[in-house]
Amino acid sequence: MTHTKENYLKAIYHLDQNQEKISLSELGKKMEVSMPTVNSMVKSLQEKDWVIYQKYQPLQLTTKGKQKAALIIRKHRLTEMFLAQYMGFGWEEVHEIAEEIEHLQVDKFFDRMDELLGYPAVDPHGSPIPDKEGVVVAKSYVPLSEIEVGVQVRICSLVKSSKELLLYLNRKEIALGTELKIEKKEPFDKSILVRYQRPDKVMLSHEVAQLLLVELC
Amino acid sequence: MTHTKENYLKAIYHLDQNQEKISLSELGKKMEVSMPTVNSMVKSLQEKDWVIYQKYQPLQLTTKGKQKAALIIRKHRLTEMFLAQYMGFGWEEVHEIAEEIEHLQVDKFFDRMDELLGYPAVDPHGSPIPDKEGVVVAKSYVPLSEIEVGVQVRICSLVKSSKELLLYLNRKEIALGTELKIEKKEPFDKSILVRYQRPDKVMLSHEVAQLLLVELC
DNA sequence: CTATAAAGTTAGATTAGTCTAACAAATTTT
DNA sequence: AAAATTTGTTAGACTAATCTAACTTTATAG
Repeated sequence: MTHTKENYLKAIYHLDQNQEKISLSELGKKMEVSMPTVNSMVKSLQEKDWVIYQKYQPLQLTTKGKQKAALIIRKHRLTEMFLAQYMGFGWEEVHEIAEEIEHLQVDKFFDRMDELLGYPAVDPHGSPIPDKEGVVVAKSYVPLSEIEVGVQVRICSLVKSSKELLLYLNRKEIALGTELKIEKKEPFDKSILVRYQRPDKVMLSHEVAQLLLVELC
Repeated sequence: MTHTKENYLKAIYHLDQNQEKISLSELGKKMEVSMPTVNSMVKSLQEKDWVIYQKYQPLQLTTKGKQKAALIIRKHRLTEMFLAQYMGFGWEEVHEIAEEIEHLQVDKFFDRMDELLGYPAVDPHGSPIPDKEGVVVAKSYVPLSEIEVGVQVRICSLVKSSKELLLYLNRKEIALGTELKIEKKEPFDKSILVRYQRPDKVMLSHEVAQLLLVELC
């Protein structure tokens, strides 16, 4: 198993989460390689029994492939948590560093992180950390955009966390665990007005509200 | 710069510390590759201006190559220190893990380690950590085997630290910083009797005593 | 329902790192 | 100094991951 193949597997896994049908061109875009490269890589992943692929048909992950991918994601998210909790990195910095560290083969290192962190269930963006068997236990949260006026909720996760979003939330002093109350919803642009541990009410766009996953509290 | 080339450079650097003349066959042995592989790799290192090599002549590191190597060793030793100080790994475990981590490209990570550790000068085996410019400031210690009877010394470093040696020292409760007094030297086998923070006197073989680097105290 | 566009495939080349087999040069042994 | 050994070199091949160019299949848009 090479770093490269690990990255393909991870990419396929993430595409798999969002849609069912995975095309080679999408994978190529995600991996930033040409079509012939994807094509030959997919063949070689198939030989390892991580994907199922037939000419001109959509790509599928095998159970084995899903597990393999989940174990890489486990390393990634444990690392992110460690970087945030033990090394003082911000949640907007950890992804990039974890992208490199996730490929280390030395299990001891990740096991120790896990232990030091007290076996965390989620990473600094609220995404679930798969267990050592590659099983993911994900809670189902609701986008903030779907909550009614007057309801009190807690931010638990993010749909996807770009650096830009994370820096924006930093500026607004919104973090995982922040509890907020919907004060008003603007029908025209679907923006919402919320109140939390700050003197003033804050306006959040529909775009942002769709990305914040919350639970009632 | 690939991981592979980094490892060659490191190997050459270490050979360079012990002898002046570096042969391709030695390098091959150290890297566990065949002669033709070494041969072609050396040519490609030469193109990058990290070594000087002429057919049938001994291999030499350039200044640039030495610096490059020292920066990798910096990452290695900083990592070892971090693993020991922050993650609770034993000094016999850190080398193996650091061998993988030293190749990460993300400087932030090493800079943060350095900061958290308070800019350490040595790793958990007493080896000096090169600075960010690749400059090594090494103190010159003396092997314990050369110390006279009655003298009090402090263990500061190891000539080379195999896992076996480190586990042996663990059993004898000898660590960096341990202060000991030479009670007796046996002329026949050059073994020495020492006393330190333990009730009984301890016998150390000449072999071990040669590997322990000390300073007077 | 054909024509164009998009997606996928094949063929062939390249680079990095490795190997074995065969040979050549240098060194050591007798 | 000749023979034997070690060390180094060359040639040629292989795998992984990538590419471009040319072609084919499938999907889409009139």
